Amino acid sequence: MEILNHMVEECSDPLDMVFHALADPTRRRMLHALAGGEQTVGRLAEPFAMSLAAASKHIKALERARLVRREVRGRTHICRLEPAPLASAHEWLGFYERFWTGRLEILERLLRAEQTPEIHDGDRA
Amino acid sequence: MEILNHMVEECSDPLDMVFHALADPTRRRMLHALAGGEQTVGRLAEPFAMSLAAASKHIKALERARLVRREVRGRTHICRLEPAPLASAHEWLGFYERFWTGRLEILERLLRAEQTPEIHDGDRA
DNA sequence: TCAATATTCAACCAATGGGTTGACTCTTGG
DNA sequence: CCAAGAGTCAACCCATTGGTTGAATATTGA
Repeated sequence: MEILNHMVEECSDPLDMVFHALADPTRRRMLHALAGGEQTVGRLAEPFAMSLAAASKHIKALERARLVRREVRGRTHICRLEPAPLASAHEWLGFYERFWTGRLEILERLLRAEQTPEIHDGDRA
Repeated sequence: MEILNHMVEECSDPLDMVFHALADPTRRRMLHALAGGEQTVGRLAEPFAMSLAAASKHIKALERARLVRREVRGRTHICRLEPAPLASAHEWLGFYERFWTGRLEILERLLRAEQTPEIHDGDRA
């Protein structure tokens, strides 16, 4: 039953895997390549100055993050972009959007003005 | 002079550091806490079942990714959210937005034009 | 002045990551 | 049938990570 525990605990937060996958420039370039359409493992690995085995590990990391799906056809493996986890990550970051769109400062100013008890004249909010 | 090389090369892509920082649930929760306003190191560390030193390391990781700025005031260190790198990450992910919004025609046009001028012969770099 | 507070630092540890190489499996085409 | 092709697997290496503990550094308040 330890095996089950292990399997369950291993799956913690999908965002962990997604952000971890995105933290490597090789893997980001692979995703970008896949944005142009499906690619075999070999062609995905081509642009990189590393062994095929190393590239294969990167692809597996992308699969673990569910960013890539693989279809085995004969002796070639075809990889496709799986966008859902990217959407999750994008959505997670979207929470912080107000911090860089400048709306925050406006909000802060409003809150500060509202908070100050010395101003007791014309501000109703 | 090797030191300089090291320092320069170490700074590779800011997105590496940002996504790596975001790949840890502790650090994501810290950011979320900071979204509610500035926090001292101690208060940031409080919710976590780990030593203060460990939490301090996490905060340092956030600083290295420029996601957090620290102001030392007396003996307390005050941390603030620094949203710019989150915006970069959000923008990077935005490139893939069309994959999950179902608008694939624009995608094809972009990729044919921008990304792959050389698919299978001219690319040796 | 002195003890408590806030935090970092250094050393250490186990686990993970990213890379290598060489052997292995499976498919395919001649 | 058999060699070349596409990929994985396993073992290994070394650097990094995430955590620990104990000591060190400032700062503060009494």
